Amino acid sequence: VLVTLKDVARRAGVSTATAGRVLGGYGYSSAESRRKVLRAARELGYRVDAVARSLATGRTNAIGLVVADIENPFFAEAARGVSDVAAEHGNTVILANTDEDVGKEETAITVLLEKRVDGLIVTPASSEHQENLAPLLTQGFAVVMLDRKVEGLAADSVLVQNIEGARQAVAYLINLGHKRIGAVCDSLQITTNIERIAGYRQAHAEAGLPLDESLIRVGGYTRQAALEETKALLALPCPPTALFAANNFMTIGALLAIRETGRSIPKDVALVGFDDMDWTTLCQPQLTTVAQPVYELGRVAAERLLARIKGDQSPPAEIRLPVELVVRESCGVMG
Amino acid sequence: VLVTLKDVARRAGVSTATAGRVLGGYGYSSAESRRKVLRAARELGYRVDAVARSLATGRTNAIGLVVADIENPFFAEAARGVSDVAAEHGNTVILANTDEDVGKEETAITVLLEKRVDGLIVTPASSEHQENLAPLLTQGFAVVMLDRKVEGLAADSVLVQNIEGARQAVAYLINLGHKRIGAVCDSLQITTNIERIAGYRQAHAEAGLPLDESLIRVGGYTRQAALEETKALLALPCPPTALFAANNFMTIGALLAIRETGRSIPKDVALVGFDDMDWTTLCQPQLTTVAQPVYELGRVAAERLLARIKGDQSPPAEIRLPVELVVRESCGVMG
DNA sequence: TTGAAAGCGCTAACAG
DNA sequence: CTGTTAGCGCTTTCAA
Repeated sequence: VLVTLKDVARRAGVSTATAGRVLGGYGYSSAESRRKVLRAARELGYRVDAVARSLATGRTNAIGLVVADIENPFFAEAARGVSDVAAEHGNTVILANTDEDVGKEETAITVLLEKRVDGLIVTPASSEHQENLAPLLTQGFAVVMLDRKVEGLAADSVLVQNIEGARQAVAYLINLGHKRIGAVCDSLQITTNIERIAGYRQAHAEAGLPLDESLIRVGGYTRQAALEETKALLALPCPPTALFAANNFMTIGALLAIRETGRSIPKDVALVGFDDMDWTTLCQPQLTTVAQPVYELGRVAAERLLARIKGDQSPPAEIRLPVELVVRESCGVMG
Repeated sequence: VLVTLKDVARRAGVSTATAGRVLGGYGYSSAESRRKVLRAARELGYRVDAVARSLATGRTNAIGLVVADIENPFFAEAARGVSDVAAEHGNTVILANTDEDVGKEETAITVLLEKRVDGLIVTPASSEHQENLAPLLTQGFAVVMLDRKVEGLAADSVLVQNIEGARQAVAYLINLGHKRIGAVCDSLQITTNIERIAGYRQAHAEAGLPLDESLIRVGGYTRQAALEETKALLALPCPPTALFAANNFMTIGALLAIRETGRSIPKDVALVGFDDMDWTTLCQPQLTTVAQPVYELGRVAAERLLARIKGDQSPPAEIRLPVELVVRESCGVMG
């Protein structure tokens, strides 16, 4: 069933080397042989075997994309950015999910390396566990971190301005007069959470507002966990009057908890979420959120990776994309 | 940098064949050589080269997944199902987006075939254009259609009960007393739309309710297009009192149009959407929708594909997964 | 500009 | 159970 270069060469009456040169687009070839080879290839229905080519060249033109969960709209959008850039450059992307599990992450990376991807874009499950990636980097293998970074790892990372975004969101709440602002986030192993909570603290400090540590709730990375943490917050003797949700899953959980406890937004509690999804304008009241350029995050990461693969030797960069506080209705009448 | 089987064999004092047998897990090997080889491999940091293995075996253990747009939560969820099954079976998935464009679909398929994927899961952009896939199928290549099918193509397809779901939804609306029910869908090149509109018609027929063709609006596959079609519907001299949106993007567009025209749900217009997303319970009023087992759709498609790859020769099957009308608040007080 | 030939790293007969 | 020996299909010197 499969037509090889040799078949094409024979039919075209040239050597496989020549056939390879025209079909592979490398080296020299005369117009004459080009015509003959192309014709033979067409007639035979030839299709290069990228596997064989990869074995010969040492490149696969494939990049590995390791995310927590492609079902999370955040990762889906970032993946689209990665995928588009990859496709534009004739690269293909192999997808892997980790569910924020370091073990699965390791497995995924191993598989991808065995497949000999040219580089890796990773959303690390832990900011500390660098055993998986460090050896690769010292070998000069191309890796870029997406959305999060790993402390002390000499890799490019493409992130957003988490501290600044959280700071703005919380400052906004403080300016509205809130004194007790709850924060719901998932694992503090993840740099986005660390930074967003840092921004939350910074806003308090700047306003001279004392911070009650019990208002910071750290849970799992599911909507359900966020729901429970938020409920715990609302059940406090002196509950918060405003909530900051550190990502889109946390926002959903918070929303559910607020509803389940019979409260209403913004009358009983104000809410601002990090990460703007398209449904945030569909709900009532419309949500005030910190919007981030997610698609762009994916694009930039992929561009960085391809540059590295191409040989870019510049020192590892930390790229920060801007975020924007989008004021809508969930903290009281329009901002 | 890269350690090969030969290196391991030399260090272990055996032939590359033996080293390959233990590391590759095929053929026979004594406990003795197994120990030596494993040890040598560990010491050297050996990692199989899947590219070389694929060239030798003719299998890549990779499947291609071609969807319209991974950013659409529907495809993201299905992709997760595919990805999970693939991972469970030691397979990897290469992702490609088509944006519902037949040309891009063709390009994507070509690239995946060159990469020598073992099989393809495709969400076809057109129910008619079968030039891309038909030749593959006659060659015995494994292909399964996800969510949609292509007329006359002898491939497995994993779909949901579109007609039945739409019929139920519209019948529900009719029972509520609605006489003029608008329908918003995207391209009728896509079988899901064809079938859902068929269900819409069927419900009318069964109820003996005359159907006004001008109430069926077909637009592009974006939220924006849906918004415009819905607005056109609402601007009719005698506008519909209820709306059926054929998929999640259409639902968003409809929602936006309803709001932009200053109407309210369900007072001015009732709405039921096809495909239940998690935000549908977050909005006010909560949306009544036809829920489909999206993750399962992906899983089943992947299982079917792997079975084919493994050699299953049974005649092409059309698998229909059940849907369920979830009544909430967007058609009036709770069902 | 072309062809011959040597790999890329692994698997798969086939003897032994 | 192990080693030898061919490849898998392509790219890449190296001469011509």
